[in-house]
Amino acid sequence: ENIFDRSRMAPKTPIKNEPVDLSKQKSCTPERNPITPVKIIDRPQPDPWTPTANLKMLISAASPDMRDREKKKELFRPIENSEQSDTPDSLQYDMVDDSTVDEFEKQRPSRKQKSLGLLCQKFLARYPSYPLSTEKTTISLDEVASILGVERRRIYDIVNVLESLHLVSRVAKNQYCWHGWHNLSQTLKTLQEAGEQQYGELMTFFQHKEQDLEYKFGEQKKETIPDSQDRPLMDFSEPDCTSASANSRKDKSLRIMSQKFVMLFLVSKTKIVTLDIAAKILIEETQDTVDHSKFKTKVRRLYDIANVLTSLGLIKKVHVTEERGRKPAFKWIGPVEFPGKTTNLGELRGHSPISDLLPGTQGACAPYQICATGRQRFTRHTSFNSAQSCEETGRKVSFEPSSPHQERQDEYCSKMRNPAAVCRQKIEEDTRNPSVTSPLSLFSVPGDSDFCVNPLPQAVFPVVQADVPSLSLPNGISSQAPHPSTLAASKTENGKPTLLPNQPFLCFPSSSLFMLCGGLQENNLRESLSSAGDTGNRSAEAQAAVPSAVCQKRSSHKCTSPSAPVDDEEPAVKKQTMEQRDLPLSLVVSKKPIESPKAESTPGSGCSSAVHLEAFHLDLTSPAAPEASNKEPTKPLDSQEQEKGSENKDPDEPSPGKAHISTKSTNQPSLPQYLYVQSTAGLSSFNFLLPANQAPGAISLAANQLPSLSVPCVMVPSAALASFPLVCSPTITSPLPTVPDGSFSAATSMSFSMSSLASTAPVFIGTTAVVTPKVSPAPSVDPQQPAHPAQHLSPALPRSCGAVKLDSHVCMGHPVTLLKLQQPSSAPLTPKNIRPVHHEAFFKTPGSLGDPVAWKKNEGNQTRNASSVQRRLEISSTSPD
DNA sequence: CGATCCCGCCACATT
DNA sequence: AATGTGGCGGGATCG
Repeated sequence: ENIFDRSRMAPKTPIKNEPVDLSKQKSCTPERNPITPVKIIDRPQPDPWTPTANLKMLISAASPDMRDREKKKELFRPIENSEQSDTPDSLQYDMVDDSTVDEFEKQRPSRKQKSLGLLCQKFLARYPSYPLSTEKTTISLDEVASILGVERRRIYDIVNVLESLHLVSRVAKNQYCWHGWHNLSQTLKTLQEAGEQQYGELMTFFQHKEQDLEYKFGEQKKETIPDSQDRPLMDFSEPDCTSASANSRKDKSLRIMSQKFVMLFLVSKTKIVTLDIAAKILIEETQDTVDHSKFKTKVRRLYDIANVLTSLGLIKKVHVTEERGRKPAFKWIGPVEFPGKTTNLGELRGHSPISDLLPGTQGACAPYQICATGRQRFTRHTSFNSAQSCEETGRKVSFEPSSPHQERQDEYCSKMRNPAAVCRQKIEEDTRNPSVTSPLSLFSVPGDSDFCVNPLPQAVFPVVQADVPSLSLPNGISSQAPHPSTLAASKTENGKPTLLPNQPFLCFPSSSLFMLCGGLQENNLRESLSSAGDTGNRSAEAQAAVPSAVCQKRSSHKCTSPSAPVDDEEPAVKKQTMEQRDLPLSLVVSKKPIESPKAESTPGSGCSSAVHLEAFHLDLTSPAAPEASNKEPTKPLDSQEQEKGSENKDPDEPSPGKAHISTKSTNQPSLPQYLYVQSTAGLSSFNFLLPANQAPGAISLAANQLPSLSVPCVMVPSAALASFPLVCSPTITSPLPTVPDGSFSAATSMSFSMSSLASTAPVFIGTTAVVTPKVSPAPSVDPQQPAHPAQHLSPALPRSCGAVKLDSHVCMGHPVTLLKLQQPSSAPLTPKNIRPVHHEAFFKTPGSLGDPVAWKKNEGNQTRNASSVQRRLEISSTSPD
């Protein structure tokens, strides 16, 4: 009744405002749109509905009572018709058809009909996409609410999101001004820039961070992050204003969340963002708060935002399949590139919320650019050539200190991570090789940083670049696949691997590179490579079958949810138990890439499948490599895999092949080859280069399942954030000996989890190292970073780098290399034990754990009375311990 | 049964 | 104090 009343009333009230508006708009809208053509943006944006639609609206407005029916039938119907053509399918208009049949049924407006998305469409329909500059269209909330027959509250939801994109702006109480799409591209551009600054790398960072948080959650970490807690990262969002204006709680409103959400898309390579990840990232620093309910709420909000964005035709719903199953995600279908206008950040800053987003240091732009530039430098890879590497290093170093960003970064680091860790890192960095470790890494764009030390002089580079998973590689051939996916496209720009004439290897923009230099027995490398390539990270990793990883994943599976990060945590405990099972992981990993493509229209995207916070686990096991080599035939994990269920992948494998193996000399058998695998994982991807010649150990999978993979060296540059560069310089030749085949896993498997933030610090893992710490520092490997590795790592990193995740992973079964780093052998267990518990309590899905639910229930009873805040507090208090 | 997300209470902000 | 805003999460609905 209320509503009705309002609606009736509304028309009256509004009058004072401007009766004109309505009429004007209505009449104009339809016409204009068509005219509008001017479109700046080519994207298929949804045009206004048919003119009829407007009429309908009028009608409905006129007779509120009828409204509902009208809406359903008439209103929508026309829309449907007209729309299909114009608008992206993604929109959800479908429903109504049936209505024709059952008119009376209108009674029951089905939830969908009331959906925010639909409402938003209706809302948008009322205004011209590209209003003439001359006329201002004002929007009266009351009016609109009544016309659309909804409560005002809902209008706020819509308007807030629109406002975040500057499609409208608030002029006064109850009054908004409609701007239309004119500035959208600019806004997006601004957001993108801001996003890169904030999230570009941080994205991953955050993700990791969160995971860490969870870990920390329990204890220590918190300490480290004191300030953040108090004043979380307000800066992120409102750097400028922080102090002054900042505080209004509202700031964190839907508006900002919306912007951040959009930023994530713009920053994401894949253009796909899963809800849970977004939620985690957006939750911001409130780390401690991380409880489940908060997460849930965040997700709910994101749905609201997503609905509006969907109506705007900027995103569409998709699903990414992961280990756990499929997760809801959204894909950006709006404009990706923004026309040249260089946006002046300053402008936006001033007034719009966006401004808030921008980093405080405006001068920043410069740095930012630098960074960007940096990306392109592929040179690093040249690292093979020591000389170059040096240069680069120098560069990095040089600007590192000065740039504000850096500072920022540091801050983040400190906040997020343990300061101590940071320090260590630095130290370590200095010690070894600045280039690698330098904080810059963060800066460095995700894609780029890679260092490869090439042990092999000869290095030829048969490198293949894996563009995107989407590609299907034939055999090991390095066919470049054209990539379809947008990603690919985008990627290509930056990321394309460029070959330097002189240089033996290629540089990949991708965030991280893994180089495996092992001697491959076979020439087949390519094949293997190829296989590896596509499976690349996943398969290899997966297959590598690091139990640990598996474990986690599993845990995660259980958890229904949202708390992806949780996995890490929980796993610890469970892991142990689970370890044995291990297998699943590999599968899991693979899945993403695989499935996602299916699910989604764009294959490419699939691989990346959104950003997955979860740690990326790289597991390199000797077996894995081999497997890769075998590629088609063997793909399935040999022994382990089977168990798990090698099942699925097969189909995908071929197509997905991310990596291409380029063998210059294809034929040549013995040539060293590198595999480059791009990680699909959204943010930080791992790239692998496998050089074939070195070690004898090579990979002979087929023969044994355990082929010991001699991984001479693995280097993982942490490109961007979190990734911590790992360098494994095992003794080349005699790497794994320690482990007998039986436990192949033990032997060489390495599992890395990128996740940890701290990881920035490069980690060196020497397979052999285990045995001998010093080992073979540099045998062939890097001049720069020679041998230190192991030692440094173990001590320092523990927490920061690998500590969290690695440990867990490492723990698994693979005593081997990894262990060395963090903990000697299987020790892994210990660390984990601690946290998991806590986490579980909070993060796990209610379902999994009884407790949480229980709490809620209780709370629920009290509920309303107690403010949400209170509730939380309660919970937190209880749970924490 | 999990994914969505409508609905509207209620706290905080603004007038 | 009234009214505007909008955080928030219960719980209904959808798939």
